[in-house]
Amino acid sequence: MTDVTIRRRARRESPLVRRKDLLDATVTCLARLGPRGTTGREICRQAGVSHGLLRHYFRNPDNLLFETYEQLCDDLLAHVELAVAPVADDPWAALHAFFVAVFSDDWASPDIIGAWIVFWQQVRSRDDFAAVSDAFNLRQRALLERIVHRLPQQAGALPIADAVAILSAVLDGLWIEFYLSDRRTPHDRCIALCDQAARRLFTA
Amino acid sequence: MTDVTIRRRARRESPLVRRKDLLDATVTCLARLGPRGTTGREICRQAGVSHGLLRHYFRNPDNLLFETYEQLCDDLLAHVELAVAPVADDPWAALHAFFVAVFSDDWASPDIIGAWIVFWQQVRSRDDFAAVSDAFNLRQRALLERIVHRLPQQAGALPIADAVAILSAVLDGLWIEFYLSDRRTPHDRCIALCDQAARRLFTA
DNA sequence: GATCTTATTAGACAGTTGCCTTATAACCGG
DNA sequence: CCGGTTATAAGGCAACTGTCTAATAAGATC
Repeated sequence: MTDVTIRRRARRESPLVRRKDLLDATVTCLARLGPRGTTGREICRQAGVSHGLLRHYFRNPDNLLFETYEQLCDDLLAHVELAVAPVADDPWAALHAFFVAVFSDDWASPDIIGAWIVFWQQVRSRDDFAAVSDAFNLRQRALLERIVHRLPQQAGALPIADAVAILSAVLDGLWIEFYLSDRRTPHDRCIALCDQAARRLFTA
Repeated sequence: MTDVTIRRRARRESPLVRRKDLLDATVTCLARLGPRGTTGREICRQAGVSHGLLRHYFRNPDNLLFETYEQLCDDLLAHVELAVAPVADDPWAALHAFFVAVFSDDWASPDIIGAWIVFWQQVRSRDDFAAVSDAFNLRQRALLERIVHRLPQQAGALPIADAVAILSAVLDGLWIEFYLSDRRTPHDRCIALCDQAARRLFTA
């Protein structure tokens, strides 16, 4: 048991790479250890660097948390927008692509959703987090409405704003449902449920 | 600045009362300070008792957190079941009563939802929390299915299990939506959206 | 290869936490 | 009114945190 772990100095990396390392480690840490366990020192441990380095790239652990949230929102939206773009002409296909993107293995992973839930918590008590959340919601809904707008308008259908609000809720709810029990509600079932919900909501 | 705060000894209370004090303080604490700020000592501070008292009623802070979750689940379900019972004969009215109960001021409050979100986080990494969550989900869905089962069966309607799954997601999603911005999506709008979603999901 | 920049480490510090143990005083039964 | 039960308080302790400072060495520039 000579677990001496000679604390070798980490390779000198470019600032951009190290920053990303720390941001990624934060997500992992949040998901695996929860907000209580996600301390600045623990994040650095996870990233394989000394605890002094955090301060070299971020003002403090809280700021690192915030930037992680910003980046996560940005990346997720970019991912979804990219997935929808090729089929933008066909609204039903676009909706499906949207669902597939949101529930892809890369994004609807326990790690990311776990972090996501922690961030929801922050939105209430912190104005800066709330601003990021609002921007994310706006952009996501704009994308959805842009798609839905191309659907054939049918008499007796729900007002678009309402239908989109409900669909957004379904997406969030299924994220949680998947998170709480990925065996009970795996990705493909989430996608199928979204498709069904969309059919119901946008058809008279 | 003579903020001496003479540490007066708290009134001697019955164990049941004190336990409830601590459980309530935990919810408040979780919502207001988040999981990071919810320490055993802080909960006691909030409850107006010394930090030694926690150990007198609970094994440790973690155990207090767990029992708070159990109680919250139990109380919420009891509240909803009670609200639904009087109109159990009329499934549409029962669904509406369900929604109203879930989005009542008492239960869909920022405090409670805030705590709720924290507990979601725990479900992943902790088996005991997961068990409580499963039991809650089972009981909630059973209640919903019992109601929906009385609806007139229409050809072309969704399979009941699917429709209920979607409706559950809507409920969770709207809880979050309300939590994130109670001005953007107040209680009455949540209820209205639920009603609309139900109509769409359970009618051919 | 020498020198300078700066990414990286490590240590010290005060504050806070959870846990435990001992001391106190409030209420109950006699 | 007194003695015993126990709800309550408070202190000490090790471990951890975030913040800061000083020291080190890896890599770039010339």
